[in-house]
Amino acid sequence: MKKYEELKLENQLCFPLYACAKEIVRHYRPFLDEINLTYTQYITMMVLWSENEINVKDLGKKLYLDSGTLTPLLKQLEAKEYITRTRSKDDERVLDVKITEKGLKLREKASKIPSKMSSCVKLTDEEATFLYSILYKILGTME
Amino acid sequence: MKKYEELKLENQLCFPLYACAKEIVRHYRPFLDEINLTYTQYITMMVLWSENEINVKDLGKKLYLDSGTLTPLLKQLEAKEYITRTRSKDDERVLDVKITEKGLKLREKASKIPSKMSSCVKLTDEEATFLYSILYKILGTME
DNA sequence: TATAATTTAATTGTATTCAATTTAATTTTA
DNA sequence: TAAAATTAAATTGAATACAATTAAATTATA
Repeated sequence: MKKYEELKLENQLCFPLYACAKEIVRHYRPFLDEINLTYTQYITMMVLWSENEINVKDLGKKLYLDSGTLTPLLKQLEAKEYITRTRSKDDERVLDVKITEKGLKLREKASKIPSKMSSCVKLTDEEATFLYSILYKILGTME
Repeated sequence: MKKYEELKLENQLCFPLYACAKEIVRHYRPFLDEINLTYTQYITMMVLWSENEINVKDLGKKLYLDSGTLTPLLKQLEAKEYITRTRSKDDERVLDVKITEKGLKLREKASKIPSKMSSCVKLTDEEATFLYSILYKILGTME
């Protein structure tokens, strides 16, 4: 076998994954700008639109982010009045994040984004399904 | 159809892509620490191990990075003496990046990384091939 | 050829990301 | 129960990333 073949960019799996993720997030930007959210704020709001309330630890597990990323991000969302941050009564270490009325209203505007984005990434249903399952397989086996 | 279904985290394709890329890059870290490179520096060196010489614009196209990211990164690699940065004689706007002897030697150490990483992401050959092709399809259609 | 337009990197500013450490609260255990 | 260990979030510090702007060089065009 040729030497160093595995060190070539075109033989990497991680690189297109990394580039793809970045490119897609970049394509979200103009749509997210319209509702004045960054991508990370957007996926955080997604969780809250589904759950209404969650603590920082569980949120971090869902989003694969730690408190170093989430703390400043949640403070920004609090400043925009989309969420509240309160210490849990049961356990003062835990910070509960709750969605506000204003945060719930934002979903209305955000609801136009997924269809706008899907026109930008063109995959067949089969491809999308396969990609989805394989990505979660990787995430699952990498814990 | 249920309302807001498309806004749920579990119905996103971008999110697992984004999370997967981050997790894999995070898993590279201990291996890259051993040769004192960050992931972005690593993929930059990959290009230079193959090409020996490339200008910033072409490098940016290959890596999907702009000069705002590359300029400081290349200065760091220059400080480590893995590359040289010189203005092109033909066109002073262009900055040529060349690998040094020391940069070439680094490849020896780096050559152990791909096999270490592959044990960390367990996919069948078919899955890997399909994933690879689909990611490049996305990258290609999103220009 | 002089001016306008374009191109290439660099710079600036904001946000992201994570490792490592710190602080405070809670739980375990000796 | 007092001390030790653990846990959760915050903080710190370094690197990443990109949009927008700037500066300098080159090319196009009037």
